[in-house]
Amino acid sequence: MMMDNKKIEKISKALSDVSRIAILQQFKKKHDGVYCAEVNDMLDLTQPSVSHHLKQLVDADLLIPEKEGRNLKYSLNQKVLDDYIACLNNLKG
Amino acid sequence: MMMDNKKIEKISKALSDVSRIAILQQFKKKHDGVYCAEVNDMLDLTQPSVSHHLKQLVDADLLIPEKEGRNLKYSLNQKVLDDYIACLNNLKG
DNA sequence: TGAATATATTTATATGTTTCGATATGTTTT
DNA sequence: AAAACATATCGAAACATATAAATATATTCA
Repeated sequence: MMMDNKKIEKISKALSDVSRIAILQQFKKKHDGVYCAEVNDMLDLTQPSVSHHLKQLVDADLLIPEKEGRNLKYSLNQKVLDDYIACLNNLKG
Repeated sequence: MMMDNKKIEKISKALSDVSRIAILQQFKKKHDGVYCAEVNDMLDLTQPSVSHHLKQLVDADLLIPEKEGRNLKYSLNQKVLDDYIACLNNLKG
């Protein structure tokens, strides 16, 4: 599913922040989704900052948001991550 | 060769620009290295801008520079790219 | 309906990035 | 040594991003 360079740029930008990388790493363990509040607890940032970071990840399609009542649950978009990885692999000869 | 998050951030940042992505894509064809001048010809940017982009890629260890007389030849650092890809794969469950 | 909770948006500020023109450094050729 | 060439650095303008404080929106619960 060859992405164009603008899309690769956008995903790379989403990945180019230690807070956002840390957010994504949370999904390794919690396999059935991570709640917004969990991310808040985990990072030493104000709530608006966390909201901003989550937005970047959602805008890059790396996270899929899902409303559950008044909470918001995110899950990792494996497909987009795989496509991105495929593009990187494709750089090699 | 697990990289730390700061390193992942740095590589991601290097990848988060369409010009730099285009530079890297040149290596798919020219397998034995790309000259600085070739990159200059390829991009519609001034020489200082191109130099800046190449520096970002070298600083992130994605490109390895090699002097050849008054020319500079770059080659792709496959190992670093592989390690980066491995980190991304590791995000998945 | 009103209070409490969860998340997003707005506004302001600080910091970082991209780009270019000018200039500097280093290398080869004559 | 001087000219020509290749690449890097500097300085500044334009633009983008990160963060926080304050505020807004939405949802649940009493």
